Amino acid sequence: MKLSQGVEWMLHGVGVIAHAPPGTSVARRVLAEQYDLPEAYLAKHLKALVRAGILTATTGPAGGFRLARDPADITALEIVEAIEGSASPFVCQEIRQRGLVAVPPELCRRPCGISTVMDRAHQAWRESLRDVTVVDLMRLIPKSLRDKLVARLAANAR
Amino acid sequence: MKLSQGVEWMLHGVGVIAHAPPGTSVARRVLAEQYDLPEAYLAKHLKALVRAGILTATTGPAGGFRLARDPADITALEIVEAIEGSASPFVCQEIRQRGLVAVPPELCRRPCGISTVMDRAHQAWRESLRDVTVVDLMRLIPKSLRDKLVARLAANAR
DNA sequence: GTATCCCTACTCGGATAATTCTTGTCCGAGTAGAGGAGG
DNA sequence: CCTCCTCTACTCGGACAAGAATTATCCGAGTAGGGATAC
Repeated sequence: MKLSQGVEWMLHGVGVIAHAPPGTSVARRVLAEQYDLPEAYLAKHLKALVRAGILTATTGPAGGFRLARDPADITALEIVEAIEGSASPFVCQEIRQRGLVAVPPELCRRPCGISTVMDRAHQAWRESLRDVTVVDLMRLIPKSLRDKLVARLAANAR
Repeated sequence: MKLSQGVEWMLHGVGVIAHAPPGTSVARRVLAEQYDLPEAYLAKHLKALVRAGILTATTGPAGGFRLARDPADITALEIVEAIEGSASPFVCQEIRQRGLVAVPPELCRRPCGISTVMDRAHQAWRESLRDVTVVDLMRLIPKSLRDKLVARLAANAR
C-alpha cells in the first residue's frame, strides 16, 4: 500500500495557493518552483483538483489556480481523494463465493464480513482527514516564512 | 492507493487455518482449493505470515501451516501489516526544505505538519484493525458451512 | 512379532518472468493582457 | 488624449513513453511418514 506522492505535493500546494492575495492566481510554474517539483507532472495533479471542484484554473497571462471555495469548506480528505480516488483501497473480490466450500449466493446478500472490517478501518481514516481543513493547512507554514511567501505570490501575479 | 489482494486472501485464509482441528496443519494446496486461488502465488503471502510470526510452517507429509499463537492474540492489523509492511502509506519527502521558500533546517526539528496529519489518519486506520482478532475472523464464516469446512480440513490432514 | 532402515511422496522456500499502475514528459489549444495605430 | 484592434506571450489540458511495484510462476531443498526387510 503506497500513497501517490502527488498527495504530499497537493497538500502543501493547496496551502500555498490559499495564501495568494485575493483576486490573484498561482501559476503552476510558481508552485513548481516553490518546492522544486517537476512542473509537467505537477500539472497532472493540479488538473485532478480542478476536476474535483477544489481549484479553479485560469488561462492566459496572470492566469493560474485559485481555491474554488472557502478554505474552511475544503478538507484534506477531499484533496487526497481527488488524487487517489474515493474508492476503498481494499477491493473485495468475493472469494468466499468461489472454491470448494463456496458460500451460496443467498447467504451473500450482506457484504462480506472481511470487507466490512476493512471498510470500517477505511472510514476511520477518512474521518481523521475530514477533520482537517485548508485553514489548518495554512497554519502549518511557519509564521516567519508566511510574509515571504505572500510577497512572492503577489510579485508573480503581476 | 491500492491494497494488495493478498490481504484479502490471508484474512480469509487465516480464518480457515484457525478452524483446523488441534494438532493438524493446513497445506497451502488445501487452502488454495478452498478459494480457488493460484497456489504458487498464495505461497508468497503465506511465507510472509510465517516471517511475521503469525503462522508456523511444517514440511513433509501432513505438513502445512497452523497458527503460531492463540487466535485471540492475533489481530487483523498484524496480518495486514505482515503483507503490506508496517510503513505508513504516506512517505514524507520533506519537500518543505526544498525550493525557493525553503524552511530552514532549524525549524524542521519537529516532523512536517502535513506528515503529522497523514500519520494521525494512518494510526486511526491501524487502531480500527487492531480491534479485530482472529476469533472475530472465525465468526465471519457462516455457521452452516463451519462443519463442512472442519470436516474437509480433518480429511486433508490425514 | 518387532525393531530398524531405506525410500518415496509430500511439504515449504527462494529465485525468476509478465503485467499493471505510478511516475515522468511533451506538445498543442485557448486566452487575457500589452502595445501600437487610428480617430 | 482616448478608443479600438492586433498580436504576442503566457496559461492550462490531453495524449504519449519510462520505470517501479504488484502479480504470477517455476523448480529445488528438506522432511516425515510408510513400507519392506532383517532379526
